[in-house]
Amino acid sequence: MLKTHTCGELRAADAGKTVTLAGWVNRRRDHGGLIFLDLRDRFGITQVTVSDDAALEASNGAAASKNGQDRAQALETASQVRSEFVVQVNGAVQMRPEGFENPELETGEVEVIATGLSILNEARTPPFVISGNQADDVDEAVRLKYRYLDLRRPKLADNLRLRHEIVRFIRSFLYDRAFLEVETPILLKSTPEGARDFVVPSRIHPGRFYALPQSPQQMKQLLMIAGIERYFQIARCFRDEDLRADRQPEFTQLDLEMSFVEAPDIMALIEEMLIELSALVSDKPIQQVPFPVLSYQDAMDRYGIDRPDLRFGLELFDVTELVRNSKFGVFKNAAAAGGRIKGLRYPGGAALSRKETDDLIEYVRPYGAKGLAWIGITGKSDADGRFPPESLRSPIVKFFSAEEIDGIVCAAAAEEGDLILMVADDAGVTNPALANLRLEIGARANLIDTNLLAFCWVVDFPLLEYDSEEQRWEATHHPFTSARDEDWSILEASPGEVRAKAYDVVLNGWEIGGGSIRIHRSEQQMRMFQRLGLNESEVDEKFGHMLEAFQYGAPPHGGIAMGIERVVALYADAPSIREVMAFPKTATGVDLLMEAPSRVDDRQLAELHIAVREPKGD
RNA sequence: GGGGGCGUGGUGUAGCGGUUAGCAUGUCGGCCUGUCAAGCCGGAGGUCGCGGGUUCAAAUCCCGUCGCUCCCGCCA
Repeated sequence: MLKTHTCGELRAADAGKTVTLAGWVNRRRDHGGLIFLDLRDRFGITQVTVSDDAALEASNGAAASKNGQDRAQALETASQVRSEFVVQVNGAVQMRPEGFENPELETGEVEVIATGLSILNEARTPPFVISGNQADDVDEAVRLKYRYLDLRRPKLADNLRLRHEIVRFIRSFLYDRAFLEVETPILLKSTPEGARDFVVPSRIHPGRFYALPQSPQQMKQLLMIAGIERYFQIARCFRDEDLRADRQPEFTQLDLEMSFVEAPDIMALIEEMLIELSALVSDKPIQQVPFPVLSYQDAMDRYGIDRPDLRFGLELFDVTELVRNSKFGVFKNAAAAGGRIKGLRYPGGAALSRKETDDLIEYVRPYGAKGLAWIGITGKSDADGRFPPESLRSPIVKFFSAEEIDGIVCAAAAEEGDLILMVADDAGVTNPALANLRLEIGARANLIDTNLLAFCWVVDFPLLEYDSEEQRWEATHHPFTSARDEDWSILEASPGEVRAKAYDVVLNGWEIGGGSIRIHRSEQQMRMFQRLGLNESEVDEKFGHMLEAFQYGAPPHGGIAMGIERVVALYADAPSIREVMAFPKTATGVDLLMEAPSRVDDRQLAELHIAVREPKGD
């Protein structure tokens, strides 16, 4: 080894030892005859003191360097050293002089007095400063191009370390419970349902393609049929869809499947794992244990979204019935058209200026909401607890009767100083619009306790959703998800009413995992495919292997998949999953470091029997 | 596929119709024996993402384009 110790381990007890350290120069402080080098490696920072003055060592009683020339040489070298040079230091560990300790450093009680310093490699001036946190503000494109430098920064290195700890914990937790870790293929078959596949051409089979796994879903079910009973994998998954702060084209899942289980068994296992994990890697308390369980319907009604952030209240209210027959056309028409009129309370929002109030509509626009009705409560209630018209500021109160106003205020549980905000539209607009607005208000009014881990389960998802463009029913989760036992009977008659044996686990408003009990009987799976509008030959071509496998004694089974990056990002308080991936892609799916995707040469294409049709204008 | 934001020395930014394009940091040189974002002095470094247009005059206004980013759609 080129080092005897790391840069993070020397303490007062090591004083007097002769050591060799190696690492990167985090910073150099040149005082002329005395130069300090902060030497950094993965484990920490140690101050190296370089001087040609023998008194430095002698003064503390450590063995003086035998050769003063060594120290002079080291000083000369130190003056040439620059940030991020890779150096090796020989020297004596010494207590720092009284009053010169650095409490910011783990190694701050000691320093290494250099008797030898050699440059192992020089470094160009980096495009951004590695030490400190200045680089937090550097354009992410620069950071991604020089990712290997970005990862030297403690913040990013800490994220990788946290990820490692989390994955290590998950593995050991599952090993302890008799799970078998099995690797499944990366080269699979393209399946029609769901996300776009990344596709890989076959050289041996011209015109044929493999697909990269969107998840190992089918493989893990086949492993259950194979009798594995308890399987897991830290699995890389690929989806050729547009990116987001919480979505990358390739990502890692904890993929898990068990036989002879029901939904509560999987949920209990994962809940136990998350509770232990939280204690291990986070200082934040869990808001509620056991985790609250919300039905999908409940979540949509109260939060407008199936992954509610429960760190704060501000639940939505529904006044559809109350205003159905009001004189306010917008509400009346929306109700008549089968829509919902819902809203929420903005605590203290009555103090907002007219412009600020109007600006709130920008937060609901992207979801298709055409407007935002508002009532500010600026005055006091009367003796009966009602708010008379002069206590309200609103462009719409004139359309409502006193009873209707009272009903709205009551539904909103609004008080003096609050602002009531309402959206009237199709439920598919009202809910997401208000869910988004709720988050915005929660942030603005500082209602979100960022020191909480608010887990919850969302269950009873609809099994199917109607795709109006394709004019057919689609699986909400995936086509292998089982309906609840009592709902199988209405699969054909009322597909929209069928609830799935599915469960999502949500943390602070992020969906971190989802799973289900699967169909394990061939005839039920066939019914499901037919319900999805696949004819027999399609089913046979795409999923014949599954149907056949189910006929050889498939056990009841179910499982879950959890997004590792999302989990790590939440524990790391990172705004994007890119911050917890070693080499992420940009929002346009480009690897700025390797410059992928790239063209391949004609010979490669010829071998693959592929001709590229350039998009026009290229 | 659509919408919003951003793009000025290496980095972060100010300027937003006429400036020798300012500041900070980094960087380079000098001085300096106790610093830890070391200090002090001095220097170099940008033509304002790219292309076109408007104008006597463009970093600044307009159009297009590219890149990054957030969001909608999409994400079984």
